[in-house]
Amino acid sequence: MTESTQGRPGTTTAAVPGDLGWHLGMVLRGYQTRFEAAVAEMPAGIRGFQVLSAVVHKDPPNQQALGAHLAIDRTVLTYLIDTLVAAAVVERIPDPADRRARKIIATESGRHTLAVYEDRVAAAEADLLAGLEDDDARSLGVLIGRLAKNVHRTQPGASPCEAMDNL
Amino acid sequence: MTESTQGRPGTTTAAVPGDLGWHLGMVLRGYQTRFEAAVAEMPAGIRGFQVLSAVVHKDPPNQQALGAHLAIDRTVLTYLIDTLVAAAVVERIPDPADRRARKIIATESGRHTLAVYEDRVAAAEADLLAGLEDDDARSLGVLIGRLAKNVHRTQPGASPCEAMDNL
DNA sequence: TCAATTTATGTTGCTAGACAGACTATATTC
DNA sequence: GAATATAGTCTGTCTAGCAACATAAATTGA
Repeated sequence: MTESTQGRPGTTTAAVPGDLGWHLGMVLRGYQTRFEAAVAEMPAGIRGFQVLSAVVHKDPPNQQALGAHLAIDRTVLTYLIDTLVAAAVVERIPDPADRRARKIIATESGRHTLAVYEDRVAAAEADLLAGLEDDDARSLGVLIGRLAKNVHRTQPGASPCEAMDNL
Repeated sequence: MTESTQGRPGTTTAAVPGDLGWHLGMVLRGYQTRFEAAVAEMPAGIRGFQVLSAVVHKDPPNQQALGAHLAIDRTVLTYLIDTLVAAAVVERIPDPADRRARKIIATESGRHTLAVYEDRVAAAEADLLAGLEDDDARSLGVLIGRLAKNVHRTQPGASPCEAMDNL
């Protein structure tokens, strides 16, 4: 990789304000394209995968926590989960302790589905990072993760699941 | 939140496929929130700023190039530029060499406006990165920039996200 | 030169998705 | 037990983006 970006001491900060936004947008776009292709056949696509993944790995106690974690509006989450329930990858089960709430759990089939798509998603992520050296890709992942957790902590709409943040 | 750690002992990279997407989404969300606040009074908001900034710094020869650079659909670009023209920050001038094309140039007022908002945007970006050490923030900027250029090179213009907010 | 094709931009209308607000059911608090 | 808060759902509205069409101008090719 050439040092076309920066490398000279005097110009190490962003040359133009707003570039960070452009960079983020581009990277996200690249990610989205690859991700979309990877989970195209999954019910509800990207978001379906994200919900299923969060359900399995984060085990949120109710829909509100799930929505807060993924920053998905609760009204959106409703029909998103409807789709996943129809595809039999998750179930809504009433919380016995609080009958207002419903817990979303993955079915056996759902766990299997997730495993399949996780491989594809991992490949998509590797493909996105393919242009970087391994070390660089690793540090980028670490730094983005740190930043993301900062944002998630300080951002409104992420209240009730802070316990899940520290993974 | 127990299962996410169990499968891959000693892993150094992202534990769960899909995490990169979550991280990117979070960071973009944080950026967007700050950016939105910073350019709230600017005509056409975030995109208005991005267009104006690209016009001044990239000097694209026509709308198509401008749209491709920002990954904004040309039909969207039309009314986006309409707004900016109405606010007198840019002008459409016909390209004398190709009268189909129009070149977008910033007015004096537009350049001044841009200068004002660039300061705010720079502050917003600094605020987003405030949680990281200076060195880390710098490397993150460099790495994201490299990755973004990779993506931009391999992906001919398509649809944006802003979504940003969405993912 | 003139018709066919391509390119640059603008316009219209459709659709999906996001969000606000109303509504139901349950919990909590005083 | 009345008032208030919370979880989830439903409904309506609004917007962004896209496809499809329109227009004008450049290019190509006979």
